[in-house]
Amino acid sequence: MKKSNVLNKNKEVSEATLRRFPFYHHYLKQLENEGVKEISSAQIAKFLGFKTIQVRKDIETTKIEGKPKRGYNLKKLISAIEKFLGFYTKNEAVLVGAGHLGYALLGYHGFKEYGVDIIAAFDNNPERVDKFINYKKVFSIDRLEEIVSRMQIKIGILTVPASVAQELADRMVNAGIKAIWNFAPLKINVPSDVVVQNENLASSLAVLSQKIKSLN
Amino acid sequence: MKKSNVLNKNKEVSEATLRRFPFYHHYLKQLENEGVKEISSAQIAKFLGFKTIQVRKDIETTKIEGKPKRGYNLKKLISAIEKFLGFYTKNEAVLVGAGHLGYALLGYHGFKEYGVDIIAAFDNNPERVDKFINYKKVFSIDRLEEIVSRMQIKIGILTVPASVAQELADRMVNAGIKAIWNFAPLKINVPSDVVVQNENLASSLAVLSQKIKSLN
DNA sequence: TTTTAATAGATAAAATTTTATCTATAACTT
DNA sequence: AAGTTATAGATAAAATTTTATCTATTAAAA
Repeated sequence: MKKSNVLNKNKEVSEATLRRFPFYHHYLKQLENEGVKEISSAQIAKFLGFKTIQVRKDIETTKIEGKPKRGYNLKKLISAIEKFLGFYTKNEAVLVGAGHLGYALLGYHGFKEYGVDIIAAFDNNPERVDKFINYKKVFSIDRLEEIVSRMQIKIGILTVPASVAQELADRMVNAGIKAIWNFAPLKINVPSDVVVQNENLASSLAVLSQKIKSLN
Repeated sequence: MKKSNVLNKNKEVSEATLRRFPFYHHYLKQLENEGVKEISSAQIAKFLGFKTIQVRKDIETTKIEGKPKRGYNLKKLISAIEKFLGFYTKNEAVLVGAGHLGYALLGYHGFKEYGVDIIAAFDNNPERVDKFINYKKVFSIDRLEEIVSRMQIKIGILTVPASVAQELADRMVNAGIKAIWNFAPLKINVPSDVVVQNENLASSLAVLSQKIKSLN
């Protein structure tokens, strides 16, 4: 399933590991501000509540080296993580569905440093069209194909109701989108050369809700 | 780590499985509207893009039984999932940090059916205080402890900047909160009897961003 | 200078999760 | 009524992820 293809000479990194990197990154940047120069896996683990071995394993994937008794060079570690997370690759994205959640995402600062820059939004609600949200223009959904293909946007963020998610995913794909961040609570079908990342708040809530049950 | 304690006689269900249930649920409800009476794991898998075995294994955890050649009774399956996800347990929650993301979550319909009902929000920004967002009042953060403890709220949704996340988590815990849904990009430290569910949009973006790299 | 402690890195084991295979059975077809 | 097929359920295997243990090395302490 997650087999690396022939082109990937780098060993595939697990999604779980990937998801921990932003936590490391955030903490390390904080330390950098405090003037710290070196950091050990033990300290990171202690602060973030992970196991030291796990932190060490994760760091191993970045291929940077540490020193016994000292740990890792902070700057090197940060830039290794940033490189890994694609901070330096610029990716422009469009957002489809400027409702509550879309609005929140448009206002979210911090995607840009992950290499993703939302340059425009689309919606079918005339009250939203032609307005600006956080300096980003909301276009009519009619212009999706035109703008996406003309600007050669490869990433689409899908924050529409489930009922129209597949339809809009199809339109995105036809316009040339190659990666979809899907917030609708269903799996969308796309060609195999398009990647989809599902983000399901309901799923998270399900997990929380389950955890709560065990408290009673 | 995820060992079941002595009280849990039910076999622990993995988080991955749990996260798939809302997808199943959404699809099954759709089928129910269409008048479908029975559904097989193969059909579910095909529609959602999972493997049939996985779907069957997941359904197995709900302990409901299917019939060879027919599949599962749709209504029974839906209610088993709903019971499992805690749809019938009422949990009241407060949201701390009524910024962009908090605003979006306050406007999100669909938490309620997962048993979680946001009854109030808190913020330190005077411009937001005493306003209503989606019929939910935003209180001054000063009143957090008073209201949470008086109303015996057990769930807190944390949508504040990272810099104040720990502080507010502490305040929540002191006021009696037992479960925190944390949207700040760092791990928060809480006593062992409090559960934390981290939701890190940056992490998701990291995953997407990594997937995109493999496209080039 | 020698000893000690902390820690990275390597290797191995354990746990978990996913996927495959096999078996029995219910319902459909002929 | 007999044969066939789809599918659940059970068992087993494979893959992945996490955790543990061991070894070597660096730097600090004595």
